Amino acid sequence: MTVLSRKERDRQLRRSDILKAAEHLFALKGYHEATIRDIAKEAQYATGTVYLHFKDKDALYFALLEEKMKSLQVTIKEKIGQVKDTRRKLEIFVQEGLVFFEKNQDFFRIFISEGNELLSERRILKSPTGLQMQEYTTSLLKEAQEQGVVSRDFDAGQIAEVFTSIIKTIIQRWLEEKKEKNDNLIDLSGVILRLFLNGTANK
Amino acid sequence: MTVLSRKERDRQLRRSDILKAAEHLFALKGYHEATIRDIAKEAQYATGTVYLHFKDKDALYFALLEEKMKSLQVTIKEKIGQVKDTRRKLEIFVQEGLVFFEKNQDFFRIFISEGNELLSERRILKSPTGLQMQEYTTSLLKEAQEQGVVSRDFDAGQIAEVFTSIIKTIIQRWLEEKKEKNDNLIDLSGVILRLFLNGTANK
DNA sequence: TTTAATTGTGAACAATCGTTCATTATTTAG
DNA sequence: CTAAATAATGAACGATTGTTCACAATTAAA
Repeated sequence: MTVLSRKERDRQLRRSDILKAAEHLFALKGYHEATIRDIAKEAQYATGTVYLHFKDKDALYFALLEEKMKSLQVTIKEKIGQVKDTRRKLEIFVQEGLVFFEKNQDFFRIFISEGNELLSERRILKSPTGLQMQEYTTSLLKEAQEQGVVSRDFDAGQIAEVFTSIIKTIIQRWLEEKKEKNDNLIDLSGVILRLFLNGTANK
Repeated sequence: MTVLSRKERDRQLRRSDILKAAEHLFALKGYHEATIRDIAKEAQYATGTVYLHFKDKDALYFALLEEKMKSLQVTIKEKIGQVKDTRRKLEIFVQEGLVFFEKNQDFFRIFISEGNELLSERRILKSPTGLQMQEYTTSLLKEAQEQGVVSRDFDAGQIAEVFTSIIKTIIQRWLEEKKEKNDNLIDLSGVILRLFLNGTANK
């Protein structure tokens, strides 16, 4: 039993080596220009070893996407669950997003290129967790509308997408200018909340 | 003279045939999955003919990007130039953007996938016109800050990116839900301006 | 009409990629 | 320690791509 468990543990270790290398290379070069050979080499395995853990390149990409998204989702839902105030919930949403992406900058690059670029036939199957997050954000904003924090004039789904796109934009800009300034990303949560809450407030 | 001019005119016609096919296929499949063979076939030429007009695939892609961006830029600058009121300028900025992308939906898909996806080494040379547009938007917002329309608390460049990202997000959502609803895109300019101007107003 | 120049064509080339699989190395069981 | 099972390897395969170029067709010049 303890033997089998070590085997399985080793296996997960190799799997996560490969995922880590994939994250780095997909972020650096994009899906198409990152090759399985690259990824295997960076993870210090032979090409074929990748296929012992993932069915094909797509499966590797989606596994990466799903696992990271899941971890973001779990964190956010957990922290928000401990709180009642709607405005505070939105605050936590932003802050936890910033903290997560400051720690996962490679993944952020993959994350923002999702939804765009590859609307090609292949990528019709969107990330399930990504869709869940979108629904969750929408539900948060519906709640905010009921509480009078956000105006009912807006479509909740529409506002949800604007909300996340503001967050993404601010992060992206921070990443590009990080060299010059050395602010913490978390310090930008105030700007984001002000922009969004004033923008969506009742007139 | 008249002969040479007809020759040149024919040549431009073929060039724009190819650009049109490229626009369609890059939008549909993305840069990597759209092949020169595809593009040539859709434009009803042989593969090699594409190379009589464009040095390589990259040059074709950038020519497309530059020509469309240029036309958007010219339209916007011209319309805004006829006006003094700052708030009205921002209104025109949004409205002309919506009109342009409603007419150029294929190009919009290419446009939004720029900046993201392909940060790979290859695409370090961003579209010059794209950068000009970014600078122009920033200058508009600096003016808005001087006029007291937008709070001076914000960094103009940061706000400029948020502004365009809100516009992009609203357009993207409209494209996805166009089947069900049949609003005109232009009708959404009010929502965008309200979100942005309230969001960035003085406290 | 005949010849020269230009333009269009698509088969062929070279490079690269995802994926497989025969072989080798390693681990487990007896 | 030996044999069976499992895992890792990387060369090889087939498919696809961007690009070229020898040839054909078309147009211009004489």
